[in-house]
Amino acid sequence: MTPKRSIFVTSALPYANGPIHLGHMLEHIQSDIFVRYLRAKGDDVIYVCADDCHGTPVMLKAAAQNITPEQLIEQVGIEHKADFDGFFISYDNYHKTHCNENNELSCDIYKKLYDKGYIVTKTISQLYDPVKNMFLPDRFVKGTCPKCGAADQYGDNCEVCSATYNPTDLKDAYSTVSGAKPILKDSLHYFFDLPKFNDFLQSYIKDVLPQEMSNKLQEWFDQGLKQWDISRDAPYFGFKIPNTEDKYFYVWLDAPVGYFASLKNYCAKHNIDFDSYIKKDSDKLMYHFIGKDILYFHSLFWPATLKGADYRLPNKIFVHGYVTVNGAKMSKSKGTFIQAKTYLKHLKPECLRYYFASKLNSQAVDLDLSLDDFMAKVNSDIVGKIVNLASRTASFITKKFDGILADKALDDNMMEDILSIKQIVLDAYENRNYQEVIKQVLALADKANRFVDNNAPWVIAKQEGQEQKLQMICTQALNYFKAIITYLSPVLPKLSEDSAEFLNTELSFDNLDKPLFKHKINKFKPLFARIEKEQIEAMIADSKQDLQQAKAQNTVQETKTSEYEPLASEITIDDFAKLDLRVATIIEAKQVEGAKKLLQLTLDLGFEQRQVFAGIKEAYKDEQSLVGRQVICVANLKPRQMKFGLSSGMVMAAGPGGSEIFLLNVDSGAKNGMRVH
RNA sequence: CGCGGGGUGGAGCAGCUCGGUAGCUCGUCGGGCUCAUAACCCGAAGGUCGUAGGUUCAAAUCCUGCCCCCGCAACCA
Repeated sequence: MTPKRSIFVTSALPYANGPIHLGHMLEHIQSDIFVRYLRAKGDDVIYVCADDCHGTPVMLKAAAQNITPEQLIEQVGIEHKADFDGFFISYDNYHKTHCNENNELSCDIYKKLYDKGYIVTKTISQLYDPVKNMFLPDRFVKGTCPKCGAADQYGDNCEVCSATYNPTDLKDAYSTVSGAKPILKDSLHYFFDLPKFNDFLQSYIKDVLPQEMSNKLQEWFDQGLKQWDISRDAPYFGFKIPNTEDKYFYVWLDAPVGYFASLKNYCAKHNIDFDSYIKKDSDKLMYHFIGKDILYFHSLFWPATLKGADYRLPNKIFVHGYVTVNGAKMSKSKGTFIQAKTYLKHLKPECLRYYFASKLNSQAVDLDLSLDDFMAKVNSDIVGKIVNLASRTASFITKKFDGILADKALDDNMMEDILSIKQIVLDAYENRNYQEVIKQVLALADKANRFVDNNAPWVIAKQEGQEQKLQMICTQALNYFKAIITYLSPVLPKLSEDSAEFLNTELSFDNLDKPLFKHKINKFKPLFARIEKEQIEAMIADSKQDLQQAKAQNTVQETKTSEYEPLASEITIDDFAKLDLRVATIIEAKQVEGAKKLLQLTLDLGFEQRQVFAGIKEAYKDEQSLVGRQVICVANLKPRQMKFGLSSGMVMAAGPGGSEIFLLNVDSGAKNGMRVH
């Protein structure tokens, strides 16, 4: 055994502005598996995370909901914590960056940087919202792209032509907060003198990052590091910069300090020497798990501020890629933007833990959650191969041997089978190559199932005088099962707990070389349910709904005075092609007796005539005025039997209803039966 | 020529560091078994490893050009 290590592990802090989704879960599952492995192997680990609370978006979101930022982050914090608990993420402490510990630490770091001359001030000119009296971050300015003329583009780049520019270059710029035209205003800003750390960082990143990541960072060095703007003007939700009137720390200055704050909070509760973890020459290890999107914050700004303020530095930064679903970016309209809580409503957390593990290696490549593959893999591996091993042999032990295992296995090589992969598995965990772990363990499961098949206990069970052999076969199979579950315990904590109860023993890496003989086990109960297709479909449907709700909410927030209907979810061109719209002339219009809203129309589509009941009576009191008029008809709508007759199609009109209905016109010249494209 | 990553049988991936008969899971087809949550076991079909060239006795693996996909680009988070 390697000597015990003290390790401080973090996951990136989720922003307190929105819900946790499956993209976040990749990181938290990845780090949790690592931490569970470290603990299982006997290392001393402190594993923390926190909500990242500060910044303009949080401030504005709270304002839109008519609550204080503190209330918002409190509420979001509870939701985030629940999501992580739901996935068995075993944080020792989950804190928030808006806390005293963080304020003190951030100010301390700042003061040290200031005293050493690493802080400089400059007056800069920035877009300002004259209505809301606030400076506008890029993402809150929209306008027309100066290059291609596309409307409604964000302040930093154009999504249509992908040009990059400054927000001041936008034409017809407006503030998305108030709609006002932004003005330019000067303000004094505080900068961290990052270029002074150029040489240090260049060599430092080679130690903490894999090569492809430090290659990626090279572009910043090539361009030349710039001084980093760490201040924001009031109003801003954050910590006030010491010795200033109305300047606040930019959220990314205090966000990573939140790792320390959460640790400090934990140490205080558990009587641990916090300083020993963060002092310059600390012998404790510090590992960060992050996504590749925030690489430069963690490997440039963060180490430089720590170095400048004489704190310890991260030893390793583990970077992962993004989650895609069914081969594409998570999409709200496709229902593949799946929130953690939506997933948990329909599926077990361990399915995702297992699936992610089976595809994770130490490289920062994107990981595709292919839902068909997900279901196949979980069902086949966990249920079909692993749990099945216990399921197919336990009943013999229970029924014929009173739950007692034999005093030895059938084959002498069982322990060799089990232990031969031990070092490989442990090394794979250590290198966060979980893919390899799964591969090794599955090979063992295959071997075990083959063993059962070759020895056919169900045949032996029927033979007189073969009881001992039967018992040994099942004992061996169950010991394979025990080893497999033990190896997977960092990935599947709940299954491992349940299995331990079934086997009536403790599962630990240390017990791997201690087979269960002459041991009483409990009655087998199904340990893991298969994923059914319906569960996945329900989850997708639910995710689409989440989107609509969120969208409705946002619409209300952003345009309070607006009367516009919320935008329907996005469709593809194929979806649109399903609609068959035709030009038609109303050749007859009649009142419908007993109907409040309906008019009976006869339409000429050129190639045929149709009867349509349209709910436009209130808006067109004089129905005869409609006769002879050309309209657009939805021609391939399934005919609907109504109280007053069959309606074969729909006439298109705008407006909310009642007397506010406006039929669509066609320019003159259109012939009946023409399709609208 | 902005930077980084990727392109391997129908799907998802491994192999590439250190060239040497192309591998795994799912799916498909055929067979076996009936202990097990339609699960397990055996066998088969299916790939000129994005593309063009180069190095080599030998290239998925090394080198060069090109094509395609994804991501990133510090006063957004």
